Amino acid sequence: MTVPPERGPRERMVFSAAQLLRRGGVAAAGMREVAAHAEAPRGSLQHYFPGGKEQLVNEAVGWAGRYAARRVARFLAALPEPTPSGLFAAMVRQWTQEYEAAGFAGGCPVAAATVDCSQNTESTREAATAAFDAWTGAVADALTGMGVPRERAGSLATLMIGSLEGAILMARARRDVRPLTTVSAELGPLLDAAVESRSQH
Amino acid sequence: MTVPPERGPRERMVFSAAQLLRRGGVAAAGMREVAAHAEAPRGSLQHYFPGGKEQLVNEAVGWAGRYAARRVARFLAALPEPTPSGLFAAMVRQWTQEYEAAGFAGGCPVAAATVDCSQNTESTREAATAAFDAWTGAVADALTGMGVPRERAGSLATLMIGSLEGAILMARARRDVRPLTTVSAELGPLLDAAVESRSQH
DNA sequence: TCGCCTCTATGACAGTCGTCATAGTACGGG
DNA sequence: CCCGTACTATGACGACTGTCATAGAGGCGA
Repeated sequence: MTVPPERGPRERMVFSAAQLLRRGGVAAAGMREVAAHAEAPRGSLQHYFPGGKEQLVNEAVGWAGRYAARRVARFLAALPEPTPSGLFAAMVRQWTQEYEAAGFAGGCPVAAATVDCSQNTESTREAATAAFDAWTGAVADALTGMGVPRERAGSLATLMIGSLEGAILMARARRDVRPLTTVSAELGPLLDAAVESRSQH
Repeated sequence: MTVPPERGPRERMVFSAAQLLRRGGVAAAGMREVAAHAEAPRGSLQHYFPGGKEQLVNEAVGWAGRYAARRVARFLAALPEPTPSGLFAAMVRQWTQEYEAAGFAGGCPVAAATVDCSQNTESTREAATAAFDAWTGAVADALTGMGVPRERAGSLATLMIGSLEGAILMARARRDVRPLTTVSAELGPLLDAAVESRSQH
């Protein structure tokens, strides 16, 4: 969410759109501003995104979903011993670290797109569902890999991402990471209790 | 959230602003549109809200916070026997019922204001924190009344509202109430386990 | 050299936004 | 009757927005 890749102008614009989405919603992600933030020529917008702002926002949302799913895999790989609470703590920690290091400027771009467009712009709503699905799918896969029964894993993934999104909102409003640490601490035991310990049978 | 009070035009405009905020964020809550939705004269806007749109949005957010807190008290009073899981289920059910009856048009106005303004407009950010505080305070009070230890009640209230907000986002994106019912079902046992049963000591 | 394709540059258009200035109505007390 | 106060009406202004039309670079193959 922080490192701009050294790719071409098109990817830079998608990335910048996501970043501006995070800050102030779709209204704050103006086309001219996206181009400026990406240090990309304004004239390229209509070339790379003939679908206009709608396409740009949708791609930004899709990118964010894939990014989140990728992060889950990385967190999983970095855990000394994989537990659900450990994974959730890592997901939460990413946000607390950003907020403590760089301030509470940004939220989740998928949430922003959902809030601003889910009623008026069908395609953006679909992009948001796809992003959420990719994210929850990655978390659910990680949970099943830890021994959580398959039907339960999906529910817990929804719970994890839901409470994370809500905590992000409250943390940003209060300029305080405590909502994030709170949900992590409260949810930890519940998550770990869902793994079927083979010693139990 | 659904019944417009028969009050004066000023209150109607605040109410309408909240309702439009719910649908498409602050950008969708234009001044002219608020007046039209409230069936209030456009000329009254600058009279009742000399602080401009910022004031209008802030009052809408404050109204939403007080409304949410009031609802918690009502849910509590309507429970046959008050349990944390029962309260949470009632809070969630309000949203599932709205979505099943009226479609997924609206989200939480406080979330919308947070997403769109928390960086640029300090006063709106403060209004959002106040709304969240009022809401979590009401929930925490209800929990302590059920026998949840005081320091735990605040944390659980944050968890409840956080996961509710996140589930609202996902439900709206997917046009499916399942995220809401899922978090309610998954969180129920955890919540009820937090009441200090006096038979346990 | 020519033609072609990818990409960029720039100005203009129509629309919407929040805000303001100004004038007008309604009404209640003096 | 008159004046002040509360509220409404309306048009205009400037600052945006997303989109488009048009034209210009730059490279690459033939």
